[in-house]
Amino acid sequence: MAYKRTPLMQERLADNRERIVGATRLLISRGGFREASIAAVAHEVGLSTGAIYRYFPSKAALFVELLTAAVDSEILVLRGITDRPLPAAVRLREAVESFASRALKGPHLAYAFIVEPTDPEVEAARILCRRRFGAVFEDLVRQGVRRGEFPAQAADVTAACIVGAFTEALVRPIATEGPSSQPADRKLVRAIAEFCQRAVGAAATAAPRRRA
Amino acid sequence: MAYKRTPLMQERLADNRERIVGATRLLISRGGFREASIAAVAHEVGLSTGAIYRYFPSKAALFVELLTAAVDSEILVLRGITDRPLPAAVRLREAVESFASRALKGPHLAYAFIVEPTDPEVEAARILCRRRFGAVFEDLVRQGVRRGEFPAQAADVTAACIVGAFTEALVRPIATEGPSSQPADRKLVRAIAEFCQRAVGAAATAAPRRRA
Amino acid sequence: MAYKRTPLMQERLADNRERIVGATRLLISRGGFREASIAAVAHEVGLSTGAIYRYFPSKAALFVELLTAAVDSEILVLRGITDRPLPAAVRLREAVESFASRALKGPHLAYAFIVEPTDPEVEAARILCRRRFGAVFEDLVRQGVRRGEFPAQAADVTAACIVGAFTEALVRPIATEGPSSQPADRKLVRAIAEFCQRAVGAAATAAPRRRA
Amino acid sequence: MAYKRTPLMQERLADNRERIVGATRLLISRGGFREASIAAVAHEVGLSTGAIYRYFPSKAALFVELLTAAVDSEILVLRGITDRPLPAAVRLREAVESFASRALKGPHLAYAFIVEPTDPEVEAARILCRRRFGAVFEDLVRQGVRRGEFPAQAADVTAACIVGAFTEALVRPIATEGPSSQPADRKLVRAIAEFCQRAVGAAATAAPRRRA
DNA sequence: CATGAATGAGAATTCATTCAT
DNA sequence: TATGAATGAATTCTCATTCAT
Repeated sequence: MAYKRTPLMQERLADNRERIVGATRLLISRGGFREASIAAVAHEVGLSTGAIYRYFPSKAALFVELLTAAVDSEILVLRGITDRPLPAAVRLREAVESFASRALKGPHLAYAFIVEPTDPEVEAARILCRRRFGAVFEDLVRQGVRRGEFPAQAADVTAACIVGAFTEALVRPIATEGPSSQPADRKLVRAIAEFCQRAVGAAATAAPRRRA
Repeated sequence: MAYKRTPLMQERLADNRERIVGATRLLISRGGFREASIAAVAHEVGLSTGAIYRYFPSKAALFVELLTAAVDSEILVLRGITDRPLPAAVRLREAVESFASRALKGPHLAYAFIVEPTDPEVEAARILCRRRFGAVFEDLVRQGVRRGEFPAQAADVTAACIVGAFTEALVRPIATEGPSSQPADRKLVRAIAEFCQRAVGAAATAAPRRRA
Repeated sequence: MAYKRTPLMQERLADNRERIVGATRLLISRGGFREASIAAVAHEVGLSTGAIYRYFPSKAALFVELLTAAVDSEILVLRGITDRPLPAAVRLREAVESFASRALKGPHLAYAFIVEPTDPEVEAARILCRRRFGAVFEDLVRQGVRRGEFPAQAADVTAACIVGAFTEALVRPIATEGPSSQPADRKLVRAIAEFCQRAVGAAATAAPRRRA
Repeated sequence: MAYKRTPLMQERLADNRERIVGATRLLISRGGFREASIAAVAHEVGLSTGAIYRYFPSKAALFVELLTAAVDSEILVLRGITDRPLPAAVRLREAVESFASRALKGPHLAYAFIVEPTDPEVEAARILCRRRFGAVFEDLVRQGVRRGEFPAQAADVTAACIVGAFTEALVRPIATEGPSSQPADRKLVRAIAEFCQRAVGAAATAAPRRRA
């Protein structure tokens, strides 16, 4: 009853927090939001439903955190790609490919990001996340235009379209049954990347067939 | 024999059916699938919940009909545009512009097409709808490629990306409050269309009419 | 609007009344009470639901009438058998066989007579009907006892047991699928009759193997 | 680890499960299946409707369990009687008397065994239960016949008739208001048993103990 | 008289959230 | 802190009954 919080416990708590988020991510990637009830999450982490509420004030808060965390790490990776001193077209292609191939591995999860959640609170977070994704590409497009690599265009719209484009293209295979074959996935990723390159108007630069 | 259906009654019934679909559409466009409970729909049309079931065997059936009807009429319009004897690039731009400007008027509905509904039955219908949309653009892209207007590309992926692109771009403004200004909308539509034209690789051909 | 009731119309009305009861009987015999919704009955007779209420004040009343009518005619037949100047044992056997073979033709209907109806009002009627059935056999048993054909016994209990016995035995085949074969049915009827004969203690009289 | 299930809690849970079944039994015995809505059951045990679903996955499952449990314990008792090394006629009488006197205490429950439930799932269970009851008596009759105690007969039909006979006889008094008097009940039970004995043709053997 | 659209009171079931232990 | 039983509001769907035409 009179516990002192030892570092070990702190860690365990943090662990639980992450494990909860992880379990939620797993469940969503398996069966969408529908499958991620608090009971299911609790069962997955091996805690009680009540315990979940020790770490998150509500289901919505849990979802928001999951969303935010996923997007945070994703954006980190994307920025790592788009900040390098390379032609914008190359960076664009690589960013898209990078995002797409990761997304293909946890299909329903990527799905859930565009999907209408049950809760207005989560909805707000979702929109924010999309904005942040868009921002990465918007920056990139703006750079490309400034440098004359891409033609003049509404960078914000282009960015939104890019995000939408690859999400749609990625979501499609989810509906289709049959486990994704490796080569098919790679083909898809490449096609999406090429689409995006053309879409920003980076016509000439886009052709390096066999990039490492 | 005497009290059979008068034309007036027929009309009222048909009216109700349409009013139910209309109310559902309205509710979805306001708050997504979540807000379109049977009770809410019934209240919106001024009927009892039971009455809804005189017109639709289930909530899922209502949603499916709504989705299908919307896509049916949309596709009719799109085909009307894409079947004309014009350059593929032109038809693409016009198709996208046409779709986009209509979608901007019923924002959340377009939204619903990407959304994960609670009901598997509706989910199936939604996927079908997206496929049908994709098919229109896939045909168009294939034609353009065949005629040498567009470069070689994975037409199915391109089509999916196009659908995703403009949906995403259209959905974005929904989150932003403030009623859409006419000119802003027009600008957005144009930007999306240009994005799509570039995306299929129709670079040179894309500058007709009164381009900025 | 100013109709005079012609004899023809009277007849038509009476017709409808009977057709409604008939349709209800049909539906119940097909699928039990569950299948006999007012809507189903109306559809079966080719009337509107509202019209049913012109002939019966409620669903319960309709069911009660159906029950009563069925039992009325059944009892008439039974009395025709049990009132003849024959040994009680013979009359018993013939009464049971007569009832049983008719019941086997409309299985679910016989079923419904013992079955718990949804409505207390119908329930009351059902109990009354069973009493009336019982009374027929009670009389018969009492006679047999008085004449020394049967041993002394609680005639009311015996009668109830007889009714229960053959109902149970008749209901059993309903559950089992497969359409009833003629010979199997005949065998069943005979076995039930013999059971009842033995049950009243009419041991010696009961053995005329091949009766017409 | 600290707050695991204490024996007390275990007991309370088990209690609840049983209390739910008990409440359901009570409600059914009062007013039949009709009165045993989940809401009524919940109210009776002093729980919320939702809580019921912690113990039973569905209303049908609850009913099935109730039915099965009742029949299980009943059959155990019956087998205990019919397996003893006594003349079949004696065992029959005692089995019937045993069953009947218990049934008279929970009248409507016996009732429920013949009743048509609303739910197909429960219906299936009910039929199974009747079969199992029948089997007990069928065995007994077969034995009696084999040993020459009873005349040749269709043992399955006899068994069904016996089950039906005493159910009907037991159900009858339910309708009649007025609490059952002890002596009246005893008389009824005896009469039913005698009926069954005669019915199997055990005429001579049936007069042991303290017969009137 | 007939029609059948509409009513509206339930019924079963789900699940995020709370709280006594 | 952890537990998980309990809550209770919300949701979909059914159907006997009514009533304007």
